[in-house]
Amino acid sequence: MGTDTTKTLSASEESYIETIGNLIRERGYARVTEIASILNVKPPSVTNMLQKLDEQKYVTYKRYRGVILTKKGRSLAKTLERRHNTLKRFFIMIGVSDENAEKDACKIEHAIDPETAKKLAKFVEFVQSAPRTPPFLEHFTQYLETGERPKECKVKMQINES
Amino acid sequence: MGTDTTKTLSASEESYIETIGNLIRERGYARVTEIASILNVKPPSVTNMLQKLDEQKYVTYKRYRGVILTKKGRSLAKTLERRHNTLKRFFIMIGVSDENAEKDACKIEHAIDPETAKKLAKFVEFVQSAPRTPPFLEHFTQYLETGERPKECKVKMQINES
DNA sequence: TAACATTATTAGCCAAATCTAACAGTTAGC
DNA sequence: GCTAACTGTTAGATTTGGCTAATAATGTTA
Repeated sequence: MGTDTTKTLSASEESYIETIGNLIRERGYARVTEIASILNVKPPSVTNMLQKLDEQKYVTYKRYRGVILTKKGRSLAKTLERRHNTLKRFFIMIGVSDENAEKDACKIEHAIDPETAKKLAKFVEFVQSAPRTPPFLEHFTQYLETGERPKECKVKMQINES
Repeated sequence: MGTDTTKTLSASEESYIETIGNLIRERGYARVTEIASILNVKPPSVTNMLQKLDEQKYVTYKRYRGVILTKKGRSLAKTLERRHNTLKRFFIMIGVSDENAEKDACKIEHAIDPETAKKLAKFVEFVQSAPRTPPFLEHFTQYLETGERPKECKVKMQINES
């Protein structure tokens, strides 16, 4: 173990790493212009950031020759991708539109503590790995639509389901 | 209605407004030094921001004389406070420590879309206004502790499915 | 392979939000 | 009601992450 001078990355830095990871996974490579267009910035901003991330050993960057993630970068990208998916699935689960689920996941994934990410992942997994849609979720959906807590909540599921 | 030139506020600006709102609610007034200490910044940063927020009509600020929220500021502070509480309650609900629930709520409350905030509020309300702790939450808590989905989950579901 | 098109980089600028150091105003104790 | 201590403000520097305009490298195609 070398001296780990790892400072915490900014949300912006993390977004670049995540985007590069996604592009490489999907296409095999990551181009400056495409990173720029995904992140809604101009190409010079990308070049700038690539240089910074190279110094910090998250990517390997050669001018005009492209960029790849280092092991350190891949590891972070993976964490971020998982976190993103967890958040997005959760938001969709509670009735948020796909568009906003995606947008908010992008922003929040850089802000939450690992503990929170872990608990949320457990929660989503708990719900989604259930043999079927759990009753409470159906009740909640109904509650969203009608504003009424379903009667069966008190009575019992079996009546309705069987 | 005058021309509403309202631009979206930065997370930082929102944090100041929220903090001022909290201080005024709790103590009746908000002092520069205290705002600074809560937000972990130095007093000059606070003065700076107060001037900016005054220009934007979120606060009324007189040098050396203190700061209060305008109607516009109070309205925003209220929204933020509600959003904060919703997030915090949700995080605690899924087993996040009080400390992290608080910390993450602070960060996220400035990032989520109103739709997401609304759906999350509904979800928390749905769970917390239930006549008793809903079974799924107890099951989830148990799942967190033991890694095991409680038997009744499966049994009941199988019955229901057939 | 020369010339053009595309893509990437550099240089230099800007804005937001922070900081420190120096200064100004307010308040409390004598 | 003076003065010391506290609180708040100004000025100016710094950092981060954008931007545009100009330039350089690469790729394409006749």
